[in-house]
Amino acid sequence: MRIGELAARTGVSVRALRYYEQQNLLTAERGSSSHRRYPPSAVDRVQLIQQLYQAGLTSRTIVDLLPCVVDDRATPALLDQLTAERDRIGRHIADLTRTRDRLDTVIANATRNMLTGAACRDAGAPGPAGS
Amino acid sequence: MRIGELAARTGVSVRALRYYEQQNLLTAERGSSSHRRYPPSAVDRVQLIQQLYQAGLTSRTIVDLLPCVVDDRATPALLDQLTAERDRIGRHIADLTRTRDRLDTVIANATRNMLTGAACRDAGAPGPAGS
DNA sequence: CTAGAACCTGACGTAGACGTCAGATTCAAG
DNA sequence: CTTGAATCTGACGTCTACGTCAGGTTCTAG
Repeated sequence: MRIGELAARTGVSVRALRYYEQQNLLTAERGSSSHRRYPPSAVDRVQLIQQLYQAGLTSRTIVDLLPCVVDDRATPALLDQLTAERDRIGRHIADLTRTRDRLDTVIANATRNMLTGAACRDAGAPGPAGS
Repeated sequence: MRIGELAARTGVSVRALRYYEQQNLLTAERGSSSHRRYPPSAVDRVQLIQQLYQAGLTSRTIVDLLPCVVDDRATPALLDQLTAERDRIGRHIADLTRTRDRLDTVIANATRNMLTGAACRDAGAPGPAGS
């Protein structure tokens, strides 16, 4: 498929796909013209790249680890790097969970405060109305 | 306390604290000089700000929501915004969990592949040693 | 053949949370 | 009073994953 179709199928922009190629995350064939051609498997690969980006990995790190994730093979050094990233993601999940729980509490309390106490007051102006 | 001490206590840089003030996230008294003075409660506040930054909130959003989180009070609009952020964080947690689980699988498989199959091979050349 | 869509390669712009340097002022200690 | 540490206010630099524009080539439909 061509780059426009890959972009449509994956939901990422054409610009992003070219960027991935520049970062050596994605390769394309050039069949006698300057236009890129991708195999169907490119869809999965792009989605995997996106997933790793969202997990906070940088291009450089993804370049290193992507072959491992695809092949389930790694050198000891790469295995360390994989483990480090997994642990980092684990800590991030823990942090986010604490934050979400805190927001949950705030939402619950604020809702109750609105219902019981100064209900309609707040809706008018965002400025603090005294006491 | 002064800005250097607050930085030391919270682990964030002096520059970051000034930036927070510029973004209206943090206020300081100026006792007859140009130097900032913070109350002890500033430590908690800075840590809360950091927590929200790490959760992916932007300065603008934190400015809106910080009073709610501190006061447990919100207008309906702010309550919507709080809920939206909580949900976004929830989705992020779900995504990260999937990614972490995938990395766990990769780590397990790659470790087994190393131990059972071409163990010391990988360090030298990635070529598979035939079945 | 021709128009328009899709694609190409640079190359500069963007946003966010600071880092860092310059030059001046202020504080704490001796 | 003097000196060094801490702080002050700009203001430009950084890093990353793209967005966007310019100017040109290629593909596809009619």
